[in-house]
Amino acid sequence: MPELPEVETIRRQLAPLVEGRRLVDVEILDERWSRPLAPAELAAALAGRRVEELGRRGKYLLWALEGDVYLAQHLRMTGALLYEPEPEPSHVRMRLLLRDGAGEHRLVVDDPRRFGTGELLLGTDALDDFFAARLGLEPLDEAFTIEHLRRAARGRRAPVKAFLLDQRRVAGVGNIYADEALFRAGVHPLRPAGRLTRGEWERLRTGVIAALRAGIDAQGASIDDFRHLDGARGSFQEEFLIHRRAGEPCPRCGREIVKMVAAGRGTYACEGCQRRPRRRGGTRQKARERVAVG
DNA sequence: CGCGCAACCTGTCTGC
DNA sequence: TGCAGACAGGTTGCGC
Repeated sequence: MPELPEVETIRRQLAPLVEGRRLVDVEILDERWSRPLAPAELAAALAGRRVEELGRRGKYLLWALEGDVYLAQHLRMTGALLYEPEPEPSHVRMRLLLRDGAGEHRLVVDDPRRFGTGELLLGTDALDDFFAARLGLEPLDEAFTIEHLRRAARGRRAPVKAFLLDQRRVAGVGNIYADEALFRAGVHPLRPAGRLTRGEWERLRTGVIAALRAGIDAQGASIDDFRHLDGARGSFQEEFLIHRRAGEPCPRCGREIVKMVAAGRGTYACEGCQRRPRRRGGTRQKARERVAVG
């Protein structure tokens, strides 16, 4: 569920409510959430510490706690963070009690599908290693350049949509924003990543940034599960240009939007504005087809 | 190493 | 109405 704009929305809402406060109690109610640590182990490592900063890397929410201790939290598909929910939601996996001079406040992780996780990282070296192994460039950083994209995609035959979804290439883009960015760029999701021209990478870079910014401005997309801290919905789903709009006219050319599968995910495109790749290239592929026919 | 796909879970919706 | 099957914003691990 939550991609970069959704996690950033949560971070912006939550940071002023947790920074400077102390985690006086930590309850972890699902051993999947804390794995490989036992719930009690992770809870003990966090409890009693002051929250210094709430950050974000890709789709991770990063809690920086006093004593050089970090929690890298991921909401995966159906995780939601809720501040003092009334009543408590039905799938609570973690509960935090935060205290400052004025009083105590409750923060809860609700997650029906149980994919969400919280990883304990001790020290900045462990932190850097963790993200270096998982995440590529932040698309909203200045370092997110055409040159970086072209280099990372060189020789890749997988569809450009798979490239955008690979967190080690670009951090934070998920299924919604990949579709939106590709449409904005006029690039078909099934085009092999290594085949894009420099001009297409230029448009795709711009499209990724624009789609993510629009998502943040709308405070995220709530198709189904995503909720703000207070349970409110984001509104970006109302501004989707292409995602989940199969059968509707393309906002640019009017042709009917189609749904397909790319990178194993439901994918939406306008095949008038986004030119489908012709078959597949490569002599090896052709040879295999000849054998199959012959 | 690159790539595609199953698996991890639960809930919801669709079609028969 | 009931039920099987498909599908869902993500990531990881396996086999080729």
